[in-house]
Amino acid sequence: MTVRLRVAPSPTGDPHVGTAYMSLFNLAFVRREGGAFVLRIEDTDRARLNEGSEQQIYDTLHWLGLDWDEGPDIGGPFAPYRQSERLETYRPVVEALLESGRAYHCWCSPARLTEMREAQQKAKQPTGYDRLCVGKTREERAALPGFSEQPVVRMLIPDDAPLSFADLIRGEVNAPRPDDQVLMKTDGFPTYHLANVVDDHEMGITHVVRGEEWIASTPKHILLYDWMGWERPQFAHMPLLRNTDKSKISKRKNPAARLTWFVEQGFLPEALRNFLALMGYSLPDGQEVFSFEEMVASFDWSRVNPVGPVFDVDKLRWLSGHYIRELPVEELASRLVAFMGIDGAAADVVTRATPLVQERVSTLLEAAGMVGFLLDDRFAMDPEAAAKQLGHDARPVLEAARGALHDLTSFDTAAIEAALRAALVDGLGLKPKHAFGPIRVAVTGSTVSPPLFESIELLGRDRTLVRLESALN
RNA sequence: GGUCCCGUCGUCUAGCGGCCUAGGACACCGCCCUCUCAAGGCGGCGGCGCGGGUUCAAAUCCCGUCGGGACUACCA
Repeated sequence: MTVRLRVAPSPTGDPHVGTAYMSLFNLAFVRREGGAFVLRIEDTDRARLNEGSEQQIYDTLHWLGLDWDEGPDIGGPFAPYRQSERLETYRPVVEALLESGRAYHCWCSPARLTEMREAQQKAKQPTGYDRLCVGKTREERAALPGFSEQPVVRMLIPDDAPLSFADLIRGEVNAPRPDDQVLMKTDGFPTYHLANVVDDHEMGITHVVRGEEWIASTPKHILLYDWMGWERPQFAHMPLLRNTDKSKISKRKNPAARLTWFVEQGFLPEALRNFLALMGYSLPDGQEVFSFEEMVASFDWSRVNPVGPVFDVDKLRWLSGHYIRELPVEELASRLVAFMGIDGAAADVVTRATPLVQERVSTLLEAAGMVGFLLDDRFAMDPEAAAKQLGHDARPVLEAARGALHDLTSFDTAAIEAALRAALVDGLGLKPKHAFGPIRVAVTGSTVSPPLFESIELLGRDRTLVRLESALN
């Protein structure tokens, strides 16, 4: 039987890093087994729906190279892949469940439910629906307080509901006894639990790979499969990515929870993909830098660590730097130019400067910052650097440099270095460190820059002299 | 509060009864290289939460305890 897996994000805002994490592991297994990977949009929460979010999901996942075989944007044999377009699929299931007495209507108002829950919490009782509506007709229920016109449909959880299941990562897992879960909301939309199970079945999903946060609701899902006489999929509950304080990674506490953040920061997608794979997973030979193909080649659920890993941006940064250094320089240059959104002469000079920054940066954002001085509209004098290096002591140094560069016949790196060394180190008797510090700040605006002589060559004589001049004033 | 999941250096991890005086990576510290910053090389710091068992032998198995996390919505 061919394997079919899916990832099912909700378009409720910036795409979440967890979506990419789940996609990666889904895909690793699919590619190893030779099946299909489905992207399904779970847009049943109409209140939290976010315009543009769906497109961002496509963009960021593609950016990461995590591509799907079927989805709302490309179609497939089980279209539509957007739950809001599948409402007719869920209704008959609800009817059947109502018919067989597995589900019931509930007219309790949100206010009553809240009140009930608060009372339970206050009394330190487990929270859960008290089944006031069970076995009652609409008329009988209407006579009681806390009635609302439009009912929801709830599951009637039996006492002997199965609470344990086999998990590919964790082995035999126990889960809490479920509450009478709402399946159909008053707005006619299904809840996650219903839609998810129905769609997974309809779409022939064989393995449900999702976050650990779903363990508690798995018994509800199993019940639905069993009630409908559908074959259960296999489950794999991945560990949750964590903030530094060990809580579930969140956009509020952690910028890295937003997938677009990595794009903005100029991380290389291959680095993020590798890093995400390292979260809870390791190759048998202990190798830490590896491609997706290498991950696929040896992929095994038993190698997934159930412990929730803390998302350590420092290590990602290192990996990103590593991948930057491994890139062919022309490739890095074109990515950098695209990242900076430049073309023409600016793109040319940045391309020529790329070899100078390749081993000095770990993200495209850093690279952009380091070559920015070559573009007049991005050049900026760092006030702290100026205060440190361009004081009165610097005047003779700057003047000597200006003189040395002014009449150079060939303005290339070797000649520039020779002239500057002759004028400053030999001429003024300065140590190289002290000689070149002020020049660097004057020319690049910063105490940190690509190698100085190469930088000056790229900047060109005229602009170099202008900057030395303005540093003197 | 209840239920469930989890517990090896600061972080990511290897380890699945003897190969462990616990290995690697990131971070950090020191040295070398050096026009700054990096990169690179070398070295260092640092961990099996705790307590009982089982066993000739436990990071590895069992129990307890403590700790962390998730869930406990007409959100997903």
